[in-house]
Amino acid sequence: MFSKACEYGIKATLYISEQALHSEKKIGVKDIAKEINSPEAFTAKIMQILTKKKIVKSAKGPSGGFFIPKEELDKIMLSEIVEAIDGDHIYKGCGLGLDQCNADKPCPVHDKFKLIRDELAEMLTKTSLLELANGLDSGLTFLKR
Amino acid sequence: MFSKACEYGIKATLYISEQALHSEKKIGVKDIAKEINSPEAFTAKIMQILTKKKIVKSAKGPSGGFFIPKEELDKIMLSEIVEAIDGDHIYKGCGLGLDQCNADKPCPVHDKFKLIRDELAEMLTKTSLLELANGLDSGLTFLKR
DNA sequence: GTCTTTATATGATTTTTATCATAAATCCCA
DNA sequence: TGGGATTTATGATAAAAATCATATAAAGAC
Repeated sequence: MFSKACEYGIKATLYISEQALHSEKKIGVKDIAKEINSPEAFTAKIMQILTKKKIVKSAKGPSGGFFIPKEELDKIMLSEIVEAIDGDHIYKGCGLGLDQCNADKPCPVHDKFKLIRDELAEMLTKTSLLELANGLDSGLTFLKR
Repeated sequence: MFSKACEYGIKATLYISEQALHSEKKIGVKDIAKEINSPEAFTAKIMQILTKKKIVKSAKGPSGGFFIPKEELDKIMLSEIVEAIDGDHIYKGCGLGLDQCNADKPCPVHDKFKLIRDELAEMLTKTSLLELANGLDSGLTFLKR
């Protein structure tokens, strides 16, 4: 469904979000990689994308790291992360990979896929980091294993 | 969503299905590749998977090729093709790529994804080749461009 | 039976994605 | 003001997916 990079990106962001609930401390990429079971250097690269897209903030130097202000958690939606890393292909792309596929000249599965993609899009645009971070924090959901 | 191989596989099968509506003639891989805009050799490889999985039948020699008996078109579901080529990962895999992710120990997006994956699964298991071939045949849907 | 046509099988190449490694820049603190 | 810590930036490597190429086998036509 998503690329590996996107999966890691979501997990990393969620881990940062959960931490933001409790403290202002910034989180290093080493911590993140450990907590979400991801290769460290690759994770660093993904974090760069996310900071460039202004989804997470970063600070250099000692006690630096990545963070998201607590007040923003309910305003950042899952869709932003997905689009930042994987683009809008999932929403807009044709299920059979046709370049042009729309209601006018649809592929055989266009209508059926549209229903599902729209639903996916809605889910992603309506799910906030806060909501998911709360689930993690309450021990109901998990980021590894 | 699907791999390239799977996209080609679906398109190829649909093209064969549409032809089956009209004639008993077998269809060569060259024809298929032309009609669905796919690389010929790669298409051949995919067709082998589909024949091995008994989704399409094949015949060697002159006027040989691939075909599906007309009577079977309404019994073959899209899901069979997807599973043959991409496996059941789309249905069963975790949205965040966790090895173990289930109701007991769910990832943060488990529930939300389950709804969508289940819907996708239902759509695929209920859509027959016949239905899609009819759409193609009536000129309502297209396999290229 | 030989020749042509077509699928089958297999392996090589290319491209993309994922991962790793290193150098540069920035910041904090002493 | 300099040095260590840490992000940032960039490029190299590895792995996987997609594509290409070639050789083999089977079937029908003559």
